[in-house]
Amino acid sequence: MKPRHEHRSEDCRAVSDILQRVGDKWTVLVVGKLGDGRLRFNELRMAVGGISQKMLTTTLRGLERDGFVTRTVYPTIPPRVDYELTDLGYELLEPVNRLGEWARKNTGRVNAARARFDAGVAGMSVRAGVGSRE
Amino acid sequence: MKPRHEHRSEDCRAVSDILQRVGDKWTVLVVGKLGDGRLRFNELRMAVGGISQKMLTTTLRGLERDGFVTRTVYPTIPPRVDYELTDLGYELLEPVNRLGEWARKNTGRVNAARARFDAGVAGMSVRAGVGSRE
DNA sequence: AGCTCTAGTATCCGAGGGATACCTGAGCTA
DNA sequence: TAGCTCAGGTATCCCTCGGATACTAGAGCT
Repeated sequence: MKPRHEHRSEDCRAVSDILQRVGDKWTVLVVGKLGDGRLRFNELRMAVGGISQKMLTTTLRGLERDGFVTRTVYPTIPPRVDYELTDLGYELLEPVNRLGEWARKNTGRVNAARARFDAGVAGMSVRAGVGSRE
Repeated sequence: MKPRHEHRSEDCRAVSDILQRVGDKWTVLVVGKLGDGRLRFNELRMAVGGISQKMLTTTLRGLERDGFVTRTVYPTIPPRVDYELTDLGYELLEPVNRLGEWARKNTGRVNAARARFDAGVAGMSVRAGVGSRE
C-alpha cells in the first residue's frame, strides 16, 4: 500500500511552494483557460467568470513572474494586452490536468465523504469505547 | 482555438475545488508526511515543522471530512491520536506526487524566471516600441 | 462636451490564517 | 499534597490577504 518514494523535507517544501502558487482560488482556472490559447485580459475575465479585475491582475502578475505566462502589451488606444502560456506554463498544465482528471473522477467520493462526516461520523473511530466527543 | 481537451466550466470548478483543498499552505505537507505511514498528532507536527496546533487540527479535520485521512483516538491519558491516509488519500497522493516531481524538476526554472522578473524585465514584452511602463 | 472602450491602480472592508494562552486528567516528583 | 508534565486539542486575538467598488488614462465617436 505504501508508495515508496523519497520524502525529503526540501522536496515537500518545493511541492508546497508550487502548489501554493497553483492552488489558489483562481490560478488553475486562469491557466486552464489559457491552455486553450492566448487571450486578452477581458476575454480571460469573461472566460473565467466571477473573478475581479484586481484578482485577475494579481494572478496574472504572479504567473508572469514565475514564468508561466507571457504578457504582451500592444500600446494602442484603447490598450490591448495578450496573455499566453509559456512552454513552462504548458508543461505545468500537464500534471495539473492529471490532478484535474483525478478531481473529476473523485469529486463524488469526496462529496460522499463530506456528507458522511457532516452527518456526524466525526470521531467514531475511537479505539476503546468512549465513542462520543461532544 | 479549439480545446485539445474538454474544458467545461464545471470541470474547472471541480479541479479548482480540489486544488483549493489540496493547495493550501499545509495540506500537501501533511498528506506527504502521512504518505510514509500513520503518525500521531505531535509526530506530524514535528515532521511538518512550523505548523501551529490550530492549523494542523484544522487541516486534519478538513482532510478527515473529505475522506483523505482517518483519525483514530486511543482514549488513554495522556490521549493518543493516530492519523493515517485512507485509500482515497493514497490515490490522491499519486497525482499530487506527480505534480511534486514536476515541482522538484522545475523549481530552478521558476526561480530563474522570478529572478529575471524581479530584475525588472516586467513589461518588456511590449509589441510596438514604448519599451517602458513608467 | 461628454461617453465609450481597455486594462489596469487605489481604496476600503470582512473573512480567514496564524500565534498565544488555556484546558483536561492521570501519573510522577518534591 | 502541590504542582509539573504529557498529548491533543479549543478559545481568543490580531493582522494579513482576498474581494468588491471606484477611479484613471487617452484616443475616437456622437
